[in-house]
Amino acid sequence: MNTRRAQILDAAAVLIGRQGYSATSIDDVIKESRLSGKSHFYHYFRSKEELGFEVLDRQFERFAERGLAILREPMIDPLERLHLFIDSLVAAHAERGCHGGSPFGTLAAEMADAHEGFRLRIAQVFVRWSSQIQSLLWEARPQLQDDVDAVRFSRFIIAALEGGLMMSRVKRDIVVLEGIAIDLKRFIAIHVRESVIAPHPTAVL
Amino acid sequence: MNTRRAQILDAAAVLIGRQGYSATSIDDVIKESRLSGKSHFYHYFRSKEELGFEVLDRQFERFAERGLAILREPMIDPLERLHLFIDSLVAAHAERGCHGGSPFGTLAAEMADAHEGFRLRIAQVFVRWSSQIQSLLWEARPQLQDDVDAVRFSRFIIAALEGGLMMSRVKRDIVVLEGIAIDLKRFIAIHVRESVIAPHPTAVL
DNA sequence: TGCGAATAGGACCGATCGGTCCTAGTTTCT
DNA sequence: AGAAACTAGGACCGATCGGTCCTATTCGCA
Repeated sequence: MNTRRAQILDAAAVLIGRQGYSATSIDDVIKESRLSGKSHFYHYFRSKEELGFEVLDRQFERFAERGLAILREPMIDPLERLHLFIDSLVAAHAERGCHGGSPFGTLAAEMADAHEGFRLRIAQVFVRWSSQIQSLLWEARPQLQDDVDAVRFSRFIIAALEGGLMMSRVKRDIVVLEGIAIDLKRFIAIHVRESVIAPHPTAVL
Repeated sequence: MNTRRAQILDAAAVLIGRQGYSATSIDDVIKESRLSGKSHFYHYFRSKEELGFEVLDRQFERFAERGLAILREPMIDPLERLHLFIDSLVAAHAERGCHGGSPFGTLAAEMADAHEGFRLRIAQVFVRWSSQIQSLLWEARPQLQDDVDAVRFSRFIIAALEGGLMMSRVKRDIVVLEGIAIDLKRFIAIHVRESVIAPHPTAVL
């Protein structure tokens, strides 16, 4: 909506993603947003907490639009979409030079035990992310074995990716995350019905 | 070695695990360690950074002694040991009431992009953890398929566990981590040779 | 007995933090 | 034209941070 507000949120998102929430001061945000002073900032936000919450909301919105959107692509085979989604996360992390990791995982580690408001919001993020994968799995159920637990399965995918992002960040080596992606695809493959031919790239239409 | 030093390190480990490194002040550590004042603290440590490094070292030593030790148990089948190790992590997290997550993952998320010294030390932690699993896989190689990539495989196990700890912490629900453990064991199982009978609990001797 | 380490406790430092308050000029919309 | 919102910029507040310095007392050990 408001241009200035969005500008502040974007700058704060970058800083929080890079330094964490606590380590990012209001003055940092003001400097990065090229605001005139504190009163200018507090004209748009009531507190640092409010800023943090809105940054988190915005981060997930962006992720839902740009990242999770792949999972909903109607013209691509569901399991192929899942592979593409994983690849897109790897590519994004490589583009960032293995810096920053997942904004949700990073914030979770920092705030989960310190701030209940953030904890609940981050939990919601994972619920929504998980349910997106569950929808995809439901769509792909003809190809999948009957005993697939969609809730557990989707959580496992997210956990492996989040853990992979963290380790790849610590090692500053994209190969780590690429390896996670390979094994994750293997894991997905074992849940595919043997009678069904393994999905091929663009095997639709 | 020194009792007082160890006392400080233990107190700091608890606080850092609960609040993070930056959010834990020297005064917090002093209070928790029942020291008399700052000069008392600085009698044992040159700086907060030195304290942080030693806490991390100590955390890994403890983890190696109490956690990773399971991976080296000579009387138990290797793959069975891996299952026991996973179960022990789940049990430990449940005992903590899903608080704190992994001390390494938490510290990694906080410090990886902010403090190179911590980043390198945490990277070393994962290298050592990973190589412990690799040794186990090497030991279990008669039971495993030939194409198993031990490095990638061990990283995947750690990533899934770290991600699972984080998600379980955010949700405050041990079921999340238990689900990860189930799927992780499945993942391990698919790398076992078909000709070999699936390892049974205490199937040795 | 004596010496150094350990304990005790407080004053103090510069820097930074989130946040408030105040004044004043400039847009923007009705 | 006038009100309301936006921009600008600075002073200031109490609290907290990591860290230094100083003075005493107590303890373990050679």
